[in-house]
Amino acid sequence: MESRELLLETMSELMWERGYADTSPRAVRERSGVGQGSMYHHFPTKRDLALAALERNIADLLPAASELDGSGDPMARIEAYLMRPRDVLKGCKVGRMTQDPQVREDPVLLAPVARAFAQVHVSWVKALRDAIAAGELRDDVDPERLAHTLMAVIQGGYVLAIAQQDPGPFDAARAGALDLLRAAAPLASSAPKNKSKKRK
Amino acid sequence: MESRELLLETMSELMWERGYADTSPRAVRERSGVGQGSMYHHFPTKRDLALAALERNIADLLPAASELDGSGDPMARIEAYLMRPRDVLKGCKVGRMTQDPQVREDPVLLAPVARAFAQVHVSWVKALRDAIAAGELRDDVDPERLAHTLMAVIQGGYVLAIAQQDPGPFDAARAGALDLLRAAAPLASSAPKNKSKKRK
DNA sequence: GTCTATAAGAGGATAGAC
DNA sequence: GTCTATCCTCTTATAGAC
Repeated sequence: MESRELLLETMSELMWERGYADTSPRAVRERSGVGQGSMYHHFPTKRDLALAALERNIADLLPAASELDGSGDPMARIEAYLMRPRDVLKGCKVGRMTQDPQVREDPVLLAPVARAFAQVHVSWVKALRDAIAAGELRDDVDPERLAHTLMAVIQGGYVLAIAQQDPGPFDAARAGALDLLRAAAPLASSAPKNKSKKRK
Repeated sequence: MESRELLLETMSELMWERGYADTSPRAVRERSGVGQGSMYHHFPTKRDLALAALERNIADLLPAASELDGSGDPMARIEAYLMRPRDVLKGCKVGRMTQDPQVREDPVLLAPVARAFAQVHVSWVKALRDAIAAGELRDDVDPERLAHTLMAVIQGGYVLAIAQQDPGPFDAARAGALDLLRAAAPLASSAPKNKSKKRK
């Protein structure tokens, strides 16, 4: 019970740091201190271990996104989620997987990633709809679309930051996104709250 | 002269498809048909070959970005660049490299990636400044920031699309970004062109 | 420039004893 | 459940002949 947990914990870290393809069973053994026999007892293949570790990494991340579902002021929720502190230069535990050829090509490994993003998308859409209902966002923007845009800003921000080895581009990207959201407030500059406009 | 070119061409393809770490010299040999001896004659190490192939992939991509520098209507240039057809499910030849642990950890391999993004950023900033000068974009948005935001939308769009194995999220993300840009036009709905407002 | 041979080490397990 | 031994393939070259 101890070894299993240690292996999972270690594999989750390594998948975040190095992805799947570039993480060897040996690396997991060495970092975790768990022996060969135990390892293959608990997880018959590297892929089994990776799948379990991936699920854990996703479970780590999803609670943050449910911040978007909250009940406070919608734009405040959106801003809080966007501006949440992140380990920028490490990148996204989940998004990273999409660039690993061995994950991309394995439907079983890719599926949890797809599900995770789909779930976060739902949360974004809810927050954006709430913002429109609260009169904080023009009612002619498409929440589904915009949700993808904002998720992309986060995922792409990591890419830019890692390229420069500097969190700056990530911070600029999300700040710019917020600027645009504010520019898309209904009354040109500052949004009047508590007005529930509901017309096309 | 023939082999060298074939190797470069093949390595460039493989780096796009599978990244650096997961592309073996053997794979390059087999796909290119070039023999072992020739390969190590032209490129002493895998890294040397990768560096050359990466420079080529970057050179492939930069011309497109210079579309942003053009001299036509700024918003039209921006829209054209954003909406340019892309091989969405393959991802970005350059951005992909940031997720490869062996590239990330190698300053020599990462440097060209950083330079490429920096260059694209310059083009974006120019286009956005032009749009502001042309009265197509509010003069209170920060072009540097917004440039990062829009680059992130592209890079992140790839991530979302690959996760779902569907270009849809990419297309939604960029369309949503355009919506926001339009919402950030100075006169609330449609931008009056050829007015060179220059005040804070 | 290109070919074939060789090789140390890592990757990803399997086997069987304790 | 854990340990040690063993195995076969792939990776990334190197060596030397043609």
